[in-house]
Amino acid sequence: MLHEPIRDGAPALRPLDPPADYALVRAVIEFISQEYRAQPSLAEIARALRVPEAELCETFRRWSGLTPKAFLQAVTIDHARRLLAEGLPLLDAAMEVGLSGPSRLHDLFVKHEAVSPGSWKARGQGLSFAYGFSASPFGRALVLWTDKGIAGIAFSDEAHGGDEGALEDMTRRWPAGRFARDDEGAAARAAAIFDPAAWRPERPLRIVLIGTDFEVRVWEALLSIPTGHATTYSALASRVGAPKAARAVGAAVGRNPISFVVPCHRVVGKGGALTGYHWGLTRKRAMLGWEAGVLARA
DNA sequence: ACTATGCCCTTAA
DNA sequence: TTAAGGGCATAGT
Repeated sequence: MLHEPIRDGAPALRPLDPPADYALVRAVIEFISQEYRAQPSLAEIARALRVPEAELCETFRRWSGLTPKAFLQAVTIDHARRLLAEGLPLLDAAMEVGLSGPSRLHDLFVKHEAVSPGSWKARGQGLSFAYGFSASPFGRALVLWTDKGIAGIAFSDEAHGGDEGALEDMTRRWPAGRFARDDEGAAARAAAIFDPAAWRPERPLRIVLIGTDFEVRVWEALLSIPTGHATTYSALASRVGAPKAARAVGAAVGRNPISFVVPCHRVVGKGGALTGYHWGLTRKRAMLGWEAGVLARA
């Protein structure tokens, strides 16, 4: 069974602490990825990471709404294979929500527009961006936007140059743009993006897609994959009318500037394996597991 | 000359 | 039987 009995009458949960919670989640995912041959039990994971087992469970539950076991099951290759074959969401529990209609209620609703080829060719000439940093369920995030909507999301990791690295990753895409910092604006936008309770069809998130024609077509196709579902690079290629261009699609997916909102984490290899992610495979796994939790709570 | 692919083929447990 | 790894066709930047 996928859902474990979840504690009844549990003591009050600590207040949400995304940075600390994600740090532990990330450590667990990394540990599992390395030690999966040994099939470590929950107790063994807790011991290896020197965290009390109860705290491990509580953190996962607070962060994703799932037990660690359910979370980890949701991101195995077997599970991915099955959802690919049947077009199912990542978690059995989500099935009763249905494959159409109601399940869309739990999507992050997005309205997008593409920037004119002129602005694109000018490498951002004439565009002014605001940006800022904020906590997110997947670590410290950089949000970047124009007056038309969100233009980029990046993640700040020690390993990749921290805040500077994240900002550089965005600015180098539009070297001729103007950039001004606004952390408050970023926090407000991050709240709308990363809190499922704030996802409302009547209040869609506005985003701008700045890229080549092919890239924009691929990114638009990504937007039609519902929360908790997944597709493959080759299926995506057929979808944009270039059935043999799986690899080029992979490259285009990899250049998506608005990670998470444009759900490039919902694309896996044909065999169900997580093949790559600009912001690290661990984060991709975390996003897929977290989304399984969003559906399970629906 | 780069890819966040996919397929087919070995080889080693 | 499976996992891992090399070779190669492929298409867009």
